[in-house]
Amino acid sequence: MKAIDWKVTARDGNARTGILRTRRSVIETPVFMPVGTQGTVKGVRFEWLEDELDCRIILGNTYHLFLRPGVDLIKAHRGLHKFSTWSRSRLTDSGGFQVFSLNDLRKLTEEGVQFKSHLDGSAHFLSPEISMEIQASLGSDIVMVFDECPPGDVGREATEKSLELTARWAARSKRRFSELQSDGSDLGRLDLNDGLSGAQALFGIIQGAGHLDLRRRSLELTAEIGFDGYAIGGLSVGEEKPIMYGVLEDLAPQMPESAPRYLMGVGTPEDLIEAVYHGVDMFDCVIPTRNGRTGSAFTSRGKINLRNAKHSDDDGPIDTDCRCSVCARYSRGYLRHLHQAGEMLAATLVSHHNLAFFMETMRQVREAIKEGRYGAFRTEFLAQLKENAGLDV
RNA sequence: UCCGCAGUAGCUCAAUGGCAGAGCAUUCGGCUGUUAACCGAAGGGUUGUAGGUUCGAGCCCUACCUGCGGAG
Repeated sequence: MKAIDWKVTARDGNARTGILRTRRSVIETPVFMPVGTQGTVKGVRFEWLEDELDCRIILGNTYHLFLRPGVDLIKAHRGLHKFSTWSRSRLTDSGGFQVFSLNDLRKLTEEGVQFKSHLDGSAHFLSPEISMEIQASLGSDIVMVFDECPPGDVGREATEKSLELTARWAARSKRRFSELQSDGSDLGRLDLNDGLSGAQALFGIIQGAGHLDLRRRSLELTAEIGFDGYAIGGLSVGEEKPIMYGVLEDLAPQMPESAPRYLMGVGTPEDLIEAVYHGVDMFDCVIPTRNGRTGSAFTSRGKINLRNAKHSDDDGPIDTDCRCSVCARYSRGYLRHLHQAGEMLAATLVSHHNLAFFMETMRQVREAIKEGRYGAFRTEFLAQLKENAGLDV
């Protein structure tokens, strides 16, 4: 029996819609998954994610939760779902990306990564096996393999070595993952009778930076091992946009047709539109929440900076086309005041709006694909942003 | 009225007699599998006023102005 089920429901060129069933929720793809690193989507209540935003899946992070509050505490609370009360799907990142962003705090070997905590400098070790064990304790519904994510500019040779290491780690991840599924370690396990196993799902990660042939090699190695879904890692790590779009155009259509394709850590609204066009189904990104906290808001006419003084006497909403509860009630002027005053509500409200914008954009994306007009939708969406670039929106 | 202390960027304060600075605020920019309610940049000065000493004064001297404290 499978841990997840994913079926294509419509196609338009390389773009597709689908229904992803995990043991905890039904998710329409393409989907944007809000990032909830430390067991919370920063500044946003689960009630709002569930009710108004109709969000079916969020992220969590192995690295952060491992360091704080720690696996023992989460075990004592019988897993992250019970601990946090988020009962819909959760995907956990393996910690690979975080550890590698620590730079001088880490040391890499074949076995794994020795690193120092950014919180207190304490020494820790993370390996494919340990990452799988932690993610089992967290009880997440989709587990990511432990990968190496090098910076985009390391050069071909280093990229090749890295993707091969990632492939070996992927095999080790899967081996340990399989053991954990049958020994009771998975604290999120459910007994289901809807055709799903109730176990965790495991996604592999394709690396290879901007080199198309290395990307294909990484895909080959990863697909050979076999996973429930396939992720594209190592993009939006400082490379130029055309490089990312080039990789997506070439790689996404090559990826297994019958499994969800997940572009990790991306991105801006236009990135999502482009990636869907090439056949990507899942996304996550900190942009809506981080930018929300730092005062910038997304609108159908482009990004605005609520910190700008010109908004101070504006009694209109962030986006006149937006139907979210923030736009229904609060003005740009008031939101700017809250932000300037350092009020935490500013972060909460703008994060909420930004997530609403991303979720609504993806809803429109799905609708356009189903109606066979995604090409036109994409053209119009990007033209709208280009037209308004640099203008007051 | 006398004595003392203080007066430097919008605010709070630095600066051996030797290039007048910081933090906050303001304005603007950035943010892509969150080390991020964060990071960066810019604007902003007749150093209370008027004289004096000195090669050179925010700093030393004199007077005045303003504020605070004390005495009467």
